[in-house]
Amino acid sequence: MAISASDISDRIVAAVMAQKLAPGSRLGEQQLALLFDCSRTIVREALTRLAARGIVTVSARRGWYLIEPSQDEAREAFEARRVIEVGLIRSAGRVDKAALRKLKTHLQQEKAALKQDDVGTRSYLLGDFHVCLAECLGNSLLADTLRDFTARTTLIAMLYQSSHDAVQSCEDHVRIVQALERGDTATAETLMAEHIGTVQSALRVTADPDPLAHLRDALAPLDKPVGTSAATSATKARDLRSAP
Amino acid sequence: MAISASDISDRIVAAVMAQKLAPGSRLGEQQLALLFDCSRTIVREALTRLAARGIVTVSARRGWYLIEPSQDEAREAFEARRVIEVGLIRSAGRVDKAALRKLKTHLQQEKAALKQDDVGTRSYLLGDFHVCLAECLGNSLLADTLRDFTARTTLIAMLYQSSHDAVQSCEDHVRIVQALERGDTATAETLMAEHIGTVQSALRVTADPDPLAHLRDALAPLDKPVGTSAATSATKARDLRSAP
DNA sequence: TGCGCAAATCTTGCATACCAGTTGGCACGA
DNA sequence: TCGTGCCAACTGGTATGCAAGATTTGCGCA
Repeated sequence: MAISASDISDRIVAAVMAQKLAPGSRLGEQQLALLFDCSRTIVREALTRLAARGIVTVSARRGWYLIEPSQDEAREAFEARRVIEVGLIRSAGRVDKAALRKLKTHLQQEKAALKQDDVGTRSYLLGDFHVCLAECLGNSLLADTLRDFTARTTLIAMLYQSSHDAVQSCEDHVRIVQALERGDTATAETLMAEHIGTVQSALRVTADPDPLAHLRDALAPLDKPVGTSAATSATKARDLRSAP
Repeated sequence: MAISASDISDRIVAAVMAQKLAPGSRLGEQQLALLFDCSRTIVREALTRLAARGIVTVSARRGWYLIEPSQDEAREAFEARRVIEVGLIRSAGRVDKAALRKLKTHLQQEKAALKQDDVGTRSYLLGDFHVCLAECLGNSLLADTLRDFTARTTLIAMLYQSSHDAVQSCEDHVRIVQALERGDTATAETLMAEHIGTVQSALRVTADPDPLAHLRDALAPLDKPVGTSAATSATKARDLRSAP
């Protein structure tokens, strides 16, 4: 079976939600075409669709990149999610049995991923919960929108080095489902608003817009350098110093 | 200056919002390429993006068409708009001067279009008000989302022969802006919810899911048939009868 | 040793050629 | 006259080729 454009875009979105692709990652047409064994045409279609969904941007004749939201865009994304998810809960009536079962299954998966310390799956599931919830509340249009926004906030969390705790998120989700189960939508609303607020406030807001911050941080000398490193310790600190 | 894909998609969305393109309209690649004097590649990119935004669909090797939302999709679209717009107003603080001025300018334009009986511009502006409002409330991400959803509900209104009154919509808008101006977000919320509810309930909901309903209605014999019609009056009623 | 320029190399932008499926007309046969 | 099957035209699907812009790298010069 040949690969289709939606396969590729789905895989990219999933990778983003699993934090397997960092913001700013380059997504070369030729590279992806090689990887998925198809022509650039198909890859281009996938990337074009992702661009329309606000997941990637294209810089003319330079390449396709995952978005790197500004602080303002980050604020908008979290506000958008809060508006949609809280509003969706508010406008939802009682959640039916089948939906509750689906949500509970999802929570079980989250817990399993947490136990196994499977970072990729864990991140994906924590984000997908919100999409799943929107579906269960009977609005697939908003569910799709929420998928894009969740991918976006996932990238934001990576970009701003979120210090947010996966275990707590999962617990939040459990409480939200519990509230929904007993028909207490008012509490569910509040919990959801707080949950998103928690995730948002876990962002490390850098005061100075230093474009090298990420690189410097990633390449900083380790606390306990291993002796077998290729670089001598003398060269480590100097090369990474910020320009005066 | 050469035409770009975004130009084409923008034009199509604008045409939809102006009710100049009906749901189900065919958008042939070759046709558009000829019209905009560019290659199919560009047109395809535009249509692909619109497909990602849920405005058009493509039927393999048959053609691209504007969506024809089902009743369920219609419900979801209106719910989505209600959730987003009401939630946005709720989460907004005081609206600043510049935004209020922009909104008032928009209202003036609406009134002008109403007076001139400019149906296209009128429809466009009535929809664009909501996009404009989201922008003024400081969330361009939701504004973009809302543009797509508004285009969608516009198509729905056409498809389900909305009997909704443009004058009333404009008055609703005025009242919403007034409430925002005096900082009365609670009232603004309520007004917005009612406004969207009004538009939604103006849809002519056909009880039976008859796929021919639209055609039959559109092709029904006129109340005052003109004598120059090609068909004799004897053939008119029979051919359009529903199958037993 | 540092700087600037230029060529080489990548990368996307766009058009086009060709392929395959769908449709609707037309001719032929019952 | 009606039904059926074939054919041709049309439509999007995909790959590819070429052009042009951006970046990088290496070299020469001060």
